[in-house]
Amino acid sequence: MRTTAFHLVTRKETPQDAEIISHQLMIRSGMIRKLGAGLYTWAPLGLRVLQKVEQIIREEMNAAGALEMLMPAVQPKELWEETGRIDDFGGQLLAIHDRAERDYFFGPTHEEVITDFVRNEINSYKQLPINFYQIQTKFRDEIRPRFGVMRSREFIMKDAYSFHLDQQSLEVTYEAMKQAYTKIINRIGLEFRCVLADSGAIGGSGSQEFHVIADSGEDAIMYSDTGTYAANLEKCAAVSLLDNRAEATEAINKVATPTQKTIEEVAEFLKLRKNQMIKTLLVAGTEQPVALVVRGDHSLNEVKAVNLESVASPLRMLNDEEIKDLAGCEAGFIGVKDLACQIIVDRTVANMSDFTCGANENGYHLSGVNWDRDASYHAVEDLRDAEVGDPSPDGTGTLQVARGIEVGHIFQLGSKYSKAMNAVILNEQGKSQAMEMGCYGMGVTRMVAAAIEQNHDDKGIIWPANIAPFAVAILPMNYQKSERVRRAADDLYEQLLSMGIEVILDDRKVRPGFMMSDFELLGIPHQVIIGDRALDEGEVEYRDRRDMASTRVNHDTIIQFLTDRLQA
RNA sequence: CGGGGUAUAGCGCAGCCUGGUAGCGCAACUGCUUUGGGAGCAGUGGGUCGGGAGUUCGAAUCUCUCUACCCCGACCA
Repeated sequence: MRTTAFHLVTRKETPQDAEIISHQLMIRSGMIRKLGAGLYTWAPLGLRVLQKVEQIIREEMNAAGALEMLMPAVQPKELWEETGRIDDFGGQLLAIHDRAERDYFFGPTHEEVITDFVRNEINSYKQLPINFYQIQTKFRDEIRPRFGVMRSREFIMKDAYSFHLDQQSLEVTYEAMKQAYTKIINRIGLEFRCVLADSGAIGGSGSQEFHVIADSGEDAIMYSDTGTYAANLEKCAAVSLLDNRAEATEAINKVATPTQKTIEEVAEFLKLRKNQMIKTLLVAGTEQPVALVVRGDHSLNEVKAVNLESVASPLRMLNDEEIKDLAGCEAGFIGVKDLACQIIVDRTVANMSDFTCGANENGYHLSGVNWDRDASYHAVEDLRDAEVGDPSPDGTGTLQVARGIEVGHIFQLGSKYSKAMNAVILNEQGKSQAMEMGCYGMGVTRMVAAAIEQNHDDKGIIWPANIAPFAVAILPMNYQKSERVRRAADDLYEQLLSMGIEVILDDRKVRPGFMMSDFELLGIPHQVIIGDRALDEGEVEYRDRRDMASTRVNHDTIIQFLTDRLQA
């Protein structure tokens, strides 16, 4: 490709509304342009990268035995009524209708469509297992789209769905997908971790996420410093920090805390450490309100809370009036003694003694409170966020934290959708049974942004070799005027082209500094600078984008030099 | 959804308070010079001032309204 025949529009200035580096560099390099909130056009430059990522995904999915297909982006509402997921997805669903006022959603995911396809196509266990996938545009009306294509509303996703006779077969494919994902991200060239995850609105039993490690990641990844345990903070098990409950040593005592409502304020006022206190959170339940209790210095884990049977989904804290009705006080003075609702305590809280909590009376807290003697709970659950320094749940090592960008998520769905939609087959015994399902998502557009987050410097993008829009850039100095520079550049260009190497020749009439800065921004891995100065000595200059190291190479051997580099 | 903010040329912004010929930088285009690190000089093109309504002799500027976009928040107990 010659730059004069390409669409190359770079910007020197950082766009005002781009916060993270990948977004800034994608705009500056001209890969993407914004159309509206969470909507982006992929310019030819960006599309080249996107298609490389797609191709790697395609090859590895095919190699793992999955079959590519393409489903409609627009889905009839009736399908979603069959599985009852409209409420689960809520406002994220983009509802549309046609001229006859029929209702549709622009698909945020395709479990319903594939299950409908399969229930009509597959009738026998002999056709199983089977794994279908597509690479397709989805739309999720995110509460707050941000960070460019990292969290956009319209995005491209590879989604695969597998169907099985039994759980054992599902596990085989799940493991194969896990291996395929590992190969894909390795080929793209990114550092990542596979972690335990919550399955959220998709549902099912087991699931794992693939996270590209980057400081700008929106998820917190907890991992053992010496073991193999790794989990999303949402999912990471939090162990009890107290092995057993100490004997009560204090008498219960009502203390005045006239204006102190927060844990912070009460601890300061009563000269207590926050870990000697508990906080009682009142949330809406599936039937009655529920009290969730965590230690004063801990945070409630909303995902864990919402996964409790008695807690309503989505999680909703009671409002002031409901709190008054239930506890008889304002938020800030709620405690566990004589609280008339179901009380679920965190594992650590269950082993606390001589603690302080609200008195269920405005202006007062209770100190020296002890379980059994003064108050009781109905259940012990894991309710809190795990924290750095906690013992790892698998018993090996201590938890550490890293930020991650979720680029893949694999699920063992079981029969949630097949049962809801009556996707059944006849088994070997001739009996009808619901199929077991797995589903495997990968964010294609997000992967591109994640690659930049992990591969850039102050000059611009540094593409990993396998997804670079071009492998080699030829940068001629004074191409317009110097006949021999032009000839050397054109010759090299033609030769590389004929060898099937993706090469871009900058034949624009621009100054050298401008040209070099542009290609540093674009991040083309291998750059050949051709100028009269080096040609005088029969040489050209090679520059590696990653380390910016320059090498003078004999003009006659540059092809060999480049092919060696490209294979390295 | 709650709160805050912004909207003027492709991009970044000034002008608005105090109404009176729409500006600056970058980018683009032309010419000359320059040619190994985002050049210089001269010139050129480009704006229904987000939309609508109102006040006024006159509105980018004042009033009302709508829309779009951005940021923060959605675990006080």
